[in-house]
Amino acid sequence: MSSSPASNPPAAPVRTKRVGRQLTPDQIVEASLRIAARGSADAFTIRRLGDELGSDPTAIYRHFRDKDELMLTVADRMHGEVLDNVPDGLDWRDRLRALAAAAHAAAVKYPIVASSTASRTTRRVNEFRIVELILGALAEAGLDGADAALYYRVVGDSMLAYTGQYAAYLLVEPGVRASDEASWSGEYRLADTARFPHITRLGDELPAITHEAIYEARFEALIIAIEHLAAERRAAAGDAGTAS
Amino acid sequence: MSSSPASNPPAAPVRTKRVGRQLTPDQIVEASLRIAARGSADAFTIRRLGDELGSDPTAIYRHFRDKDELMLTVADRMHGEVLDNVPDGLDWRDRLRALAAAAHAAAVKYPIVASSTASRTTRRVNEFRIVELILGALAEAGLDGADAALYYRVVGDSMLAYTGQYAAYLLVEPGVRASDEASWSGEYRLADTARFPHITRLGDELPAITHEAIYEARFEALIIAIEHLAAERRAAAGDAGTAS
DNA sequence: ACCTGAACACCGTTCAAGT
DNA sequence: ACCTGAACACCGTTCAAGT
Repeated sequence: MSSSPASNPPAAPVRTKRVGRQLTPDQIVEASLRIAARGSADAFTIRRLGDELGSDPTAIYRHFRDKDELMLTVADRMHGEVLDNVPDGLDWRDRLRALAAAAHAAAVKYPIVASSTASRTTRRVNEFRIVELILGALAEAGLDGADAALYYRVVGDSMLAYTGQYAAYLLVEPGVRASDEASWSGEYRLADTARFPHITRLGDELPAITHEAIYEARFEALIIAIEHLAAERRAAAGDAGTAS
Repeated sequence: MSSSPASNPPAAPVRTKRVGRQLTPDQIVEASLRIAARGSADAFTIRRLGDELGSDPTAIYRHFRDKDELMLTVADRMHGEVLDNVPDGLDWRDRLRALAAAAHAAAVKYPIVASSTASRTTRRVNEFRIVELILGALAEAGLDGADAALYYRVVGDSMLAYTGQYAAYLLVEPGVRASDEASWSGEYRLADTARFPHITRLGDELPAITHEAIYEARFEALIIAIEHLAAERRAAAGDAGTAS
């Protein structure tokens, strides 16, 4: 952005020589997201981040304590994108499904971020918003108190685990991933029939399962479990009502 | 093992000078498991493995293509320990529960192994045995064909994701882990009441949830989903039987 | 107040040289 | 046939020096 020298806020010392070299935390986070979006093509390193910013790599340490703190801040921005993609006005089931779909999309877009924060708590604002969203869905489903707290952790941790696992898979070397991918139609198809009768019997079905189907079934299992517990609690409350 | 020079298999050139310095793949795997069992206290590096073996670190490359291949072999040994801890004679539910408990224990014992293979396929014998075990349980539950194949992946991948997530958590620096751990009784307790009413309402319940309870509830959700699908299939088969 | 760049203490892996 | 050790191409991070 070039502007005429005297048209800026009064008394602000303008040093055009430095324009573009002054870093802000936002610039660092945005450069991080750009690198992260390159996936396995580009390793996420402090040196690469320096390149991306056109500055010395160690300048980043003037704005973030270490790489871990940077990554948690980057993760919070990713969580913001996730929330932007969850529409309003859905019932609790579709709200959780939309959240799961958005989290999955974000993990595919920024695999290094999803992978390296899957076991962590960011304790930042968008994580609070996601917790609140899940707790709201669980309340609507009919869970409260310790049930709601436990199932928040079940849903939240599972979403992190599933997306983190897939993100890490997207980051393994293409050659290695290809041979992992081929195992169901390769090694497993050649399994000894006598020793592994079930594997043999499902030789056609196992290679046909897609990641999308697995992710959906895993998440639907959580929804079924929530419905199951809510029904149990309703039944218990109904009995109590009848008994009193 | 020292022995008198001439008492060994005939014509085998015995070089006592080299005893203890000749590496075998098994020795390398066992040294790897010892290092892995030290958890976050000791980083799992090729150099440390060399120390543990009393040899030059690069000698390992005479027996394993790279660190990845070594880690997959080590993971297979871990899977063997998991299987050793699954008793015979259980029904499908308790067999899956025992597998989940054994996998969890192994992840706690060897966190770096569970963490670094959570997105991978070892394609080795003990993985085959675990797949066979899960498929057997699903068959007993009443799932077959594409259902069994899908739910194998749901159960297997989920077990890897859950144990890998927790293992990675055990490996984060103790100071960082402590502050993550304290978040529910710290930052989350201070959340703005107006903006985060659900979080505020569950301020007492959220910090009380234990990792064990979460792991159990996640796994029970899978069992419920299996029962649910099996019941659906039985109902459909019953209807078809009635209709024909 | 912020950026730079040399430097430190690490990594996994390769390769020529030993035995 | 296997092991050694120097070396390469990396890491995250610190710190004295610049502006």
